[in-house]
Amino acid sequence: MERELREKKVEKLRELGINPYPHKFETTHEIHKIREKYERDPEGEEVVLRAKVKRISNYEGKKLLRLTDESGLEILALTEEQDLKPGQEYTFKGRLIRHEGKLTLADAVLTEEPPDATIAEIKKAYDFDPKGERVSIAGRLVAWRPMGKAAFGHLQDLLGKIQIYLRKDLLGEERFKFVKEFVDLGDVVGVKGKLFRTQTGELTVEVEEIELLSKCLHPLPEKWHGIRDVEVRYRQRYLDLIANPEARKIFLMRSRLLAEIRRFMVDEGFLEVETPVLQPVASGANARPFVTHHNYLDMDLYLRIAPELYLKRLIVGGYPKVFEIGKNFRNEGVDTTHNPEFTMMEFYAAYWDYRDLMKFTERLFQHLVDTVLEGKGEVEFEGHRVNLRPPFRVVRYFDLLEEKTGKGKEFFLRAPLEELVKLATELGVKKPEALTRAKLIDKIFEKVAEPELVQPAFVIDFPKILSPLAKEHREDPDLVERFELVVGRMEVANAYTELNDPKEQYRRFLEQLEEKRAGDEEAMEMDLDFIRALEYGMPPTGGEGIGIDRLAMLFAGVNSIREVILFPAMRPESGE
RNA sequence: GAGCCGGUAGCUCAGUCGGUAGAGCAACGGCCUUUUAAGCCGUGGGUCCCGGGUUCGACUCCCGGCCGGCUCACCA
Repeated sequence: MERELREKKVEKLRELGINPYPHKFETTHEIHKIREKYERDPEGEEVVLRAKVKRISNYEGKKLLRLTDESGLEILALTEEQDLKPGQEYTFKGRLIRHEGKLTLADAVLTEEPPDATIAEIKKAYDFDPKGERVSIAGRLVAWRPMGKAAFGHLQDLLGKIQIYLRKDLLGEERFKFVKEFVDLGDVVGVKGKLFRTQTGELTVEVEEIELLSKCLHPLPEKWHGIRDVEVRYRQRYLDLIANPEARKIFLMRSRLLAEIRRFMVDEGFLEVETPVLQPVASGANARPFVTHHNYLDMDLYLRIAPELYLKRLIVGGYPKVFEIGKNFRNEGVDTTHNPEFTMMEFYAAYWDYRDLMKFTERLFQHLVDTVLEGKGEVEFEGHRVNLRPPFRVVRYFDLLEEKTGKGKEFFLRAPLEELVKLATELGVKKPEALTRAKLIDKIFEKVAEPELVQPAFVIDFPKILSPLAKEHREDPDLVERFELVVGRMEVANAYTELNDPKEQYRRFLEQLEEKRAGDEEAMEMDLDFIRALEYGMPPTGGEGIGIDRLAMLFAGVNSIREVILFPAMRPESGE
């Protein structure tokens, strides 16, 4: 087995007095920094180019071509043209971009137009001569092409990949042999040498010194297909990150998303705070909690289902604008849009109402589009082009319900329960007779309205019975001043003008207890200390929660929450 | 929790009608000093997810289980 062979190499290195896991390697550059220094982004410049096709391979449903000129210089091309043959010359028209660091003619099509560029000219304009600069870099060896007395490979770090070139005469007999004998694909290595460009024009380190930094005892996943098995990708995310550039990209984007949200909030004068994850009362949302136990205090605690009630205590305490980004835990099903622990941002602003929150949310989205998506406001989500650029559609909850069912607010709030059950049954809601009125309305809404909400939409003015923490609507006592932002059929944000009347809040909690008795396991719990806090006076306040995982799904254009959570919840592996 | 689909070499995948398993990459040996899905010659590698059953014989058919994916239910 490969593993034993590699373990033997480690032992042998130790016998030779070489540490296979050294403590330190001094680097001068991250790999992408070198590329940035000697490569310019062609930004999609259109060119017409005549060149010979050297090789054709398949890439994500398209053809990836290596194009070459007489001198051997190369660039890549991505095309959907079918009848190309290696060795033939063609004239292509396309947009110049960088694809994994290499100059690439994207969307290349065959054309009759006269060429307006040569590979040499393009290279000269965008790929610069590094003039033998000395660098010291480290990374994982992800490709290895030994050729007798020389060898090529690629070193990869988080953001970049660079070719290395080893020559026996330059490296010396002994060290060349060492590499051949002890360095394997997958190892982490450090190299020192001079930068140059090969005949094809690829930026390359001509290696003068090479050091093994960490041995990889397992063979790497296959270089062309990466790792496809989703189970392995989630359980061994490190392999996914090593082998699949797409996965690296998604989590870099998520990290950027979080950073930009924080930046925006702080720039808007919000204070980042942390409230308890372990809570004696699980409230602030409709969900079943995880229970844990504190040994010293000898008491059960809940993992929070929401930070809401604590954040509002801070508004009472005099912090006018607070936000918290953190994990919530809900003891419920696992599927493509639900993970038992998930990341939320909640924020509260004194003297705001839900209208202010809507405007603010639009500005936040605009900021995220400008930064994370670099101005590209459209994303592909579940086969739809979703435009994340504000302003967003605004639609009233009961207007949407009426449009879809023909029944108005009066029906839903005051018709005999049997009639709602009947409607719910017609719409295919399961076990409607077991549901309370509030749950029935909620289900019917989800059934008829949410499937329509692909483009971003604020659904506003929810029924009061669905919103125990929201303030009564100033124009209609049946409603509350609340909105949900729905995008791609997912609830992405939920916000309201906060209820700050302690007596009213107490009554609403009692109603929740009533709901709980009626069989709704997710109804909220009474939090008496929160009531006491409100009794000291909470200013009029707007509060909002944004689901970060779902936002990341949208921005990444993936339809599974597990694609945007590094280590999603999984059952343990059997047999381990 | 229910239904459907899947689990074969380190990875990506074939495997016909039930006759004890193949390819590419990776690995190993050899050749090769500008290659890049390098190339050429050769070699090794399997708990066919696990446990039963049917059968002369099971990767294949049947039953049970484990893990995963999708759909539904629940939820954000």
